[in-house]
Amino acid sequence: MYASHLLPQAAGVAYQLSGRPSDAADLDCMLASQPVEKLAVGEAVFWEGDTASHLFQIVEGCLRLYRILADGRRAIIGFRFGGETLGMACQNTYGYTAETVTAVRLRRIGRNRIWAATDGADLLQPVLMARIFEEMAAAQRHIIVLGQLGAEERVANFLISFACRTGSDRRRPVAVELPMTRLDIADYLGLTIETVCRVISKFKREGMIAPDGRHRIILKDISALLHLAGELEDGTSSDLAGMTQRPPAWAN
Amino acid sequence: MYASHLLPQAAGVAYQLSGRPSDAADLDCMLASQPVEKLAVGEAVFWEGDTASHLFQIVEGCLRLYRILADGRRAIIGFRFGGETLGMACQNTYGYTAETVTAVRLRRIGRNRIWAATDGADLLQPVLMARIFEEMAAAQRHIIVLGQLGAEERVANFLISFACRTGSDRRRPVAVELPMTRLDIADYLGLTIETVCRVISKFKREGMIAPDGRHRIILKDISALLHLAGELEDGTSSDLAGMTQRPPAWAN
DNA sequence: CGTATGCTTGATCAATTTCAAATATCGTGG
DNA sequence: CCACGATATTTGAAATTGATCAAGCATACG
Repeated sequence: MYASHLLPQAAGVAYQLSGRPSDAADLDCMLASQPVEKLAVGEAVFWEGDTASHLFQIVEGCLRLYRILADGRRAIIGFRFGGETLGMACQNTYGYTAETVTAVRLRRIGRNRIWAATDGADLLQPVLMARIFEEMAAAQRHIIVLGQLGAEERVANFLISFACRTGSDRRRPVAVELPMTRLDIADYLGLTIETVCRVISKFKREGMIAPDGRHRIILKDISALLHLAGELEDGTSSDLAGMTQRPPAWAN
Repeated sequence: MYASHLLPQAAGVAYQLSGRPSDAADLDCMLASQPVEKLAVGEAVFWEGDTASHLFQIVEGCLRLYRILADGRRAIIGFRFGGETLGMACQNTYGYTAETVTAVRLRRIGRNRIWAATDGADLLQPVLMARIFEEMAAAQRHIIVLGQLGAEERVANFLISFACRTGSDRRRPVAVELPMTRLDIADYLGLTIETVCRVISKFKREGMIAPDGRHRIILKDISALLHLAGELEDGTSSDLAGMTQRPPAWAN
């Protein structure tokens, strides 16, 4: 469990800026030439308060981002999945600990190299900005979920938004993979584990979802979930909205 | 009450990029040459969903930033005071409505001009980044407050963090100016107005604060408030921490 | 100086947490 | 492949917190 910058910094990496930063204008490009690091379950990528030296791209797996409060409570700020980035929107130090939920493969790149590369190349900057703004928008959605919604609304939101993020192949019925534990979900939604369980059980009883093992839930009535979730997730869930059996409430 | 982009765009402004953007490397500089616009109480600077065309700097006054949910609930995302900026961390459209709490004087500048100017000048970019990252950090603190803290903890946090932000001239006892209504505070903290009142009354009863009119509260026992607020606000409140009568809990 | 609005307080109610067991699932070793 | 133990999840009942409903009170403004 003790680990900060886990894997060796991969001594001599082939990638070179070579004096012409615009060669490396694309973020994915720069990352692609970095070696893939592997982390086991429960290892930390970095700890809250560490100097924010790197930016990470998750190749595969799931991470939880959290802070521990003085009295031991754990607040999960968010989760990150394969294809997503980590460590983008922070200043000098990381504002949270990033820990693996599943085995994770990721690439890292020095933050200084990123910002250095933006000077000449205006190709990179919009990409970075877009991601930072999306993180901001996600944080604001989270604020609304935590500040205004009740337990059932929060869980419905959670299911819907994770269905949108983690692919699910556009199949029907939609299946959501939830690699994290119920306690993770509770700490993310500002509820207790018992409340999360009760809500899931209720949704199941009412035929809205069908849990399949611990880490997979089939969404059987997306329309009802969307209705419960409120009008959040407008943009993100539009593709899911098209999959509803009957038109959602806001379609009038 | 009807108003989106209120004041005339101040037709021909003297300020020119003049082909050498680095001339205008400093954000405050660029803003300083913009005309000051004035808004009355209750007017909107922009509405949620408006195209994010401008960035604003508040010269004086207070704004509330909020979203209205489908069922009419209002979630206040944050407040902005004189000296702070607005409309920085958003992509294509504003993610919230910005409405004046008091009379407000502000300056605006086209977002396209800002980003255009960053291409050549690396003086501007760090300033923008720092502000965006600070917004992000504030959002994450808000997430923790809403997700993990009880009513008293939330109000204590609110008082402490606003004492830090709105000057208070480093005088003792510290006075906090709260231009917003109790309902605003409630919608910001995810509580009801009654709960906010009760908590304030309790703090008063216990001698931790001394309300002075509706919009001013004197913090009499900052140490106790800090203790209640938990270990959040570490960085921001360090200057306040020095003003405590007795050493705070975490000073052991 | 009166009225509208915002604030405060009290009593009751509902939602969520807490405490306490059961039950299910997963990984492992036989 | 199955049994077992550890861990995660689910369920129930009681306690708590905060919301809701309902008045009173204070303040600011015309």
